Amino acid sequence: MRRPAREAAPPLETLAERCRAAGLSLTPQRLAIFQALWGSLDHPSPETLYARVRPRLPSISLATIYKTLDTLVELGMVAELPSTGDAKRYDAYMAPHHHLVCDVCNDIEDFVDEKLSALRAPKVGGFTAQSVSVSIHGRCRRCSRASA
Amino acid sequence: MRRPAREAAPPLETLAERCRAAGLSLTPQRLAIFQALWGSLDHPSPETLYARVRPRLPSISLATIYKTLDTLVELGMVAELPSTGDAKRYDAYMAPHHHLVCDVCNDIEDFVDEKLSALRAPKVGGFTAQSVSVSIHGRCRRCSRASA
DNA sequence: GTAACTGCAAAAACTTTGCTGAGTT
DNA sequence: AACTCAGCAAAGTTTTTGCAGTTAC
Repeated sequence: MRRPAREAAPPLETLAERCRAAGLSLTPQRLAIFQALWGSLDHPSPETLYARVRPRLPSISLATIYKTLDTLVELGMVAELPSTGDAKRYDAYMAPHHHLVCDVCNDIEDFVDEKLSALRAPKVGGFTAQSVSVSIHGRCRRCSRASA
Repeated sequence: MRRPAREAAPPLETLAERCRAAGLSLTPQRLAIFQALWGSLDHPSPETLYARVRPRLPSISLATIYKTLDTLVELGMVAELPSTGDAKRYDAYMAPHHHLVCDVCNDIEDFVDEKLSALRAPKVGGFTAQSVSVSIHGRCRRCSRASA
């Protein structure tokens, strides 16, 4: 099951709490970037996020996007995804879930599956496992159609 | 089970065949880079690979490392791994397997597990699944020890 | 009012490209 | 001899950093 768009309001109270706890201000930029990321289903790069936030905050700079993403990662509100292309990719959806990765256009979609979520990390000597993440590679709907 | 170091000789005949089939020369650089990657268990970045190949080919350039990695990926001899961090990461081990990712030092180790390899992609509307890859995140032996 | 933050510009890090002489077949 | 290739240097991207004025609390 794909994650439904905006299944819930973004956890803004959590963001506010964590900022406060860390002695950080809750600036309009942080708010806007977090909300834009929460509202995106495609796990945007910093550049893409910049484009999406600009209409709301026209004077924002790309450097702020980068710094803010680092901050949000440190606050545990956002995750950097492993990816192959040229730019970093981010996800604001922190509940356990997996990913559908399109090998053609590099799009990444969230994906929830109970069986996969039930996977436990096998024991491996020396390595301390914390989480298991599954990526399903293939072609997204659009690229499947395009190549047919 | 971790992949044993150098469990087999690097598939050099395959490399030679594929080069020939594609009309490419089997140059000393391509050979050295492929062998260095095969012999590495840590999925090095281009820069790291550069350092490892230099003793053997002191005049090689970083640009050649990049170009050759692209070529090897096109030949299907090497894969670019999804990763966080600043540089690309490569793997010469093409048999199906999974990865142990250290969230502290970003090291990536190969990992073979029959149960995980038996995983089949669940059906998802529109998405054409091709393969399933599992990453186990946590702390590698060294970083586990360091933080204890 | 104080500490933290943004935006700018410059720099650093990473990767790609164009060219020329050298190597492969 | 024809074609491909490596190495160099320059350019292109992506990301980080330092600083001065501004904003959040």
